[in-house]
Amino acid sequence: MLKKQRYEEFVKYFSTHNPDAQTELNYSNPYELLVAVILSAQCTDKRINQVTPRLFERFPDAPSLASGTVDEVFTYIRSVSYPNNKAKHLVGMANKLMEEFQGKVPEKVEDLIKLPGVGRKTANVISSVVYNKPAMAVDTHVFRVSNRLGLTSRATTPLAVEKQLVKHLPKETIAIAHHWLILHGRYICVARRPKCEECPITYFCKYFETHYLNKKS
DNA sequence: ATCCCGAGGG
DNA sequence: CCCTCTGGAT
Repeated sequence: MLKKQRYEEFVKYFSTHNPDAQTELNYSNPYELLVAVILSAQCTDKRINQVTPRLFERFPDAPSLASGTVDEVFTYIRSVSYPNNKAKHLVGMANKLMEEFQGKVPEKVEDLIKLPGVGRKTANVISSVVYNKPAMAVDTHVFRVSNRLGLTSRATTPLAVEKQLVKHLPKETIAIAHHWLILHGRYICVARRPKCEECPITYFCKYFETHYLNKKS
């Protein structure tokens, strides 16, 4: 199957079966989403959702977080991965929000990426989820699933995957396709032993094609 | 032992 | 490009 067909089948399937896909991180405003996404690096959303309620109660906005100490923030997030780094990032991020962005979460990726703890992936999440822009955040799931499905080929870096997906996906589907790929990767196309037996989209999957149909090639 | 919605620094 | 950060689930 040609790559163009894979994209068409991909969009057709998920726009039909999961037209309302969204993040599983709990949040109620852009500030909370930014904090949650920073925390989510190398950690499950489920665990992030366990620590954010108390964190948001103590630090409900950028001003309160900016005036907090790294040590106190740490006590709220000690059960997530890299709590020392993330506590430092969160306080630094909040301070920069206050100093350069009037305490508001900026809209542009080039501004978001200046914030401590915010890399390209997090910036793209905020850009697409909060501001509904056609940005593709490539995390471990998007990277793996795109390559397996055959939406990307010979993509060895997240940036390469991002560029190919943005180029080939219909513009209005880029933001939601991010969630389609993540949810599929989280529950079906898992890293270690992909559950091809219960996967509904093997009919256009390159990985299934090469690993299950003609194992010779 | 490997993976989870990575980022920063060398 | 590499390495480090480094908790919890499987």
